Amino acid sequence: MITSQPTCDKVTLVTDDCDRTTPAFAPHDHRACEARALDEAAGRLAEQGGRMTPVRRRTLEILLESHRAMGAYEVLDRLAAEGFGHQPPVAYRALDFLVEHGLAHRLQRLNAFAACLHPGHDHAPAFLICRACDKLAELPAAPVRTALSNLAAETGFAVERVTIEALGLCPACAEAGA
Amino acid sequence: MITSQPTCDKVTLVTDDCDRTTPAFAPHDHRACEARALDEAAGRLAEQGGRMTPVRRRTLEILLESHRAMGAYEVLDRLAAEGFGHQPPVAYRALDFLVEHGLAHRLQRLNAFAACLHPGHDHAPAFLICRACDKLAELPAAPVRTALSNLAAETGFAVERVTIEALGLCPACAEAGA
DNA sequence: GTTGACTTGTTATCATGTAACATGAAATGG
DNA sequence: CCATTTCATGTTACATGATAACAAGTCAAC
Repeated sequence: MITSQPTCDKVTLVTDDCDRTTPAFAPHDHRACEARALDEAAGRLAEQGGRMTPVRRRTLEILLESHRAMGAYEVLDRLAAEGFGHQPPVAYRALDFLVEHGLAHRLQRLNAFAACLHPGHDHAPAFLICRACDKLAELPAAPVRTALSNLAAETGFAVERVTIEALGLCPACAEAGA
Repeated sequence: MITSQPTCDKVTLVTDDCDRTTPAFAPHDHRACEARALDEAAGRLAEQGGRMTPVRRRTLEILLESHRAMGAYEVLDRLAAEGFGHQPPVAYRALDFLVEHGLAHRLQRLNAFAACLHPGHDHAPAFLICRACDKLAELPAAPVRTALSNLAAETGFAVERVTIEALGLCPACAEAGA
């Protein structure tokens, strides 16, 4: 079954889902990917008591349109073009809200934001950032984090939050570059 | 043997060195710590063909004065006060040079820079950042990095550079806070 | 239907980072 | 020793990222 996938240029073949074992770099049904994330987001907010308002929903949708990280001002431009406020706090507030509720991530390395692709379970993933195409994948990082916490504990340091971000080449770009 | 340690407020007891197994949080002879880093830096530059100019040396010294990360503009103020240029590129160029040559690190999470305390061997350490006192320690992260690279390899992603930064409480601040 | 909490919008400002160009010092090579 | 080239330093100007403080609108709850 083949369908067109206007928002995700890497998609050529439709697979059945976009689950934890399918990284963002692999071809997948990005529409389903988006829909699922939005769906899980709604569920998560219901639990936590957060309100999914128009700006916030639209912000999440904008992030979800690609597997990329976007700068706050890039998001702001999109929001402004659609009739929302034109000032930085509009974007930052929506983005911060999404991050706080686990629906988006902040990429320290890029000073940018990306939609979380599997909200619904509390996680602090590692990120793989392709330096050629800017695409982004989340990786379960629990083992890496505990390894680090153990090392740190030897020095008496109590780890609270860990940032793990890898820069490199995704399969497609590695092939293209070689 | 007790001596005064004007630049490192945590130091009360002088130990013989500041080696790989002594994290920045532990009391140590910070003067020796500085001297050794400067020394190793010179050696490393000789190998690589980089030139240690006045601005660069001074920038490194400024970073070395504390086990903290400093913002580029904070460094710039210090440089400007000492007769160097007053414009941002002065600081950024010196800092970028130091980072490129492995003499300093950039802390993504803080948008700040810190001197590398053990240059001379190529390393991409993990960082422990105390959220209370802002002090900073480097941790050998080879095992953590390889764990991540292996995970990433399963997706076909080729990791090139990894950022690992942990935010938390150092022993002293944990005790003080509790 | 008014209170109170929250959301959205604004203005203004600050912090961080870079592009582009001019000048000056140091190594290279005749 | 001087000319050439390369690299370093300095500048102006600007781009990007982020937040404080305040005004006005929305919405649920009582």
